[in-house]
Amino acid sequence: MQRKNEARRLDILRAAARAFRRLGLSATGMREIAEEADLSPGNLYYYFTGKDEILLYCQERTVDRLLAEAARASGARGTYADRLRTLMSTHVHCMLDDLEGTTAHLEVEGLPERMRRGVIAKRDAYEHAVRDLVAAGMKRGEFAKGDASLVTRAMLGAVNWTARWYRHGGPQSVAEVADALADYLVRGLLRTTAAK
Amino acid sequence: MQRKNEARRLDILRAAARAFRRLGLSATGMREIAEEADLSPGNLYYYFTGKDEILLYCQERTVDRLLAEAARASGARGTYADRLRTLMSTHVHCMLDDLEGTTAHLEVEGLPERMRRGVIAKRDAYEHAVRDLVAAGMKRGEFAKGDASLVTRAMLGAVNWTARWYRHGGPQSVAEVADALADYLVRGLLRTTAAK
DNA sequence: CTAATATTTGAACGATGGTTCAAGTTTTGA
DNA sequence: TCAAAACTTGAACCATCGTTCAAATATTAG
Repeated sequence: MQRKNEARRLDILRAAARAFRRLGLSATGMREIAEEADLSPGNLYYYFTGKDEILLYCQERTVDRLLAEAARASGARGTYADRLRTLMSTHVHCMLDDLEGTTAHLEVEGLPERMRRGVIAKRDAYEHAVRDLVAAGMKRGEFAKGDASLVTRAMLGAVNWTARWYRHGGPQSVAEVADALADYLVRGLLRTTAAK
Repeated sequence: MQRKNEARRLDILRAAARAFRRLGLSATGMREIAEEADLSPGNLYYYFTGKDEILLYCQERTVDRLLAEAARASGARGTYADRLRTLMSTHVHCMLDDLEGTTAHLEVEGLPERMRRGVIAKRDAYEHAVRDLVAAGMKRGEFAKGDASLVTRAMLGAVNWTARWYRHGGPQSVAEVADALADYLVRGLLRTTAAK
């Protein structure tokens, strides 16, 4: 059955994502992915053409999710501050959540040039969407004027970095981190008059 | 002569750092380091016990530099905002400067457990120093109250991330990026009253 | 039940990358 | 000047990792 095959592929991708998250990209080989997915190494090649394809699908899954969230934020109502806050918070969730969390899109170097292109294009589109929110907020006067591109990269760096230090089971939940972080990042954008 | 040997080791380390920066950690092997340093692969083992040691020294050089800067910031005069700004700006310079810039400390996973410990300890000490500045500024009322630890990680994420996107020869200089970034990051800390 | 098809395996292949080493070359010190 | 020490090399060794493949097993269709 086609359905069965498709489902199995997804299972394997999820297992691979788990392995990548647990062991790191460079330390995760076909053998580790196979073990995490409960099948033999050779069997992986029945479902995928190779490691590159597995990694590619993992990265696209993640970046597609981010892109969808960015599109939602772009079309949403409310202040730019609110929309940016929820987008950044969601970004953190996308990476850290137990079930589907992935940091795959951060390690594009693991892909051969040819496959990289698509992921990078989507990643750029996401960054572009965030920057547009920042720039629009500046133009509208909601945010202080500044280098929207640079600030966007700063924000993305901060949220992506959570993958490096956040540990599940620690004192603070993903939601707490996500909200507090988004709050700080947007606070640096707001037009303000310094307190005495 | 001992002096000569010592100098050669430093030359090799600098060459290795260049190679790491140019090719990325995973794509840089002993053969690449050897070529960049103008000697044969086997000869590297006369100066170092192996790749791990080279990487270890590279990372320690970087993190030692950061630690020294943090110590200076801790002991300096001026507002916490000013001191944090210059520290973050210097951090960016440490990573991106043409001559000695290194992103080695970002890839600790490349080291075996045993060697990792020391680097991680120093990296934590650096983070601790930054957090102390943030916390002190909060306590003094210069900064808004908040989760000093989280904010510190956000700042470090943003500055470390520059290594991923900054390209030499682009429109903006390292100094411009460093200053603008530091400015944004500290602005998010300041006690402010929202503008109407 | 049986043949065709889909799935799975375990061993082996080839390339890559860290490392070793015996043999050379250069430098040093008396 | 000459022997000992310091340095350098290139080839080969070995482990790892992505990958292939022929054979075995499970599933499906008639």
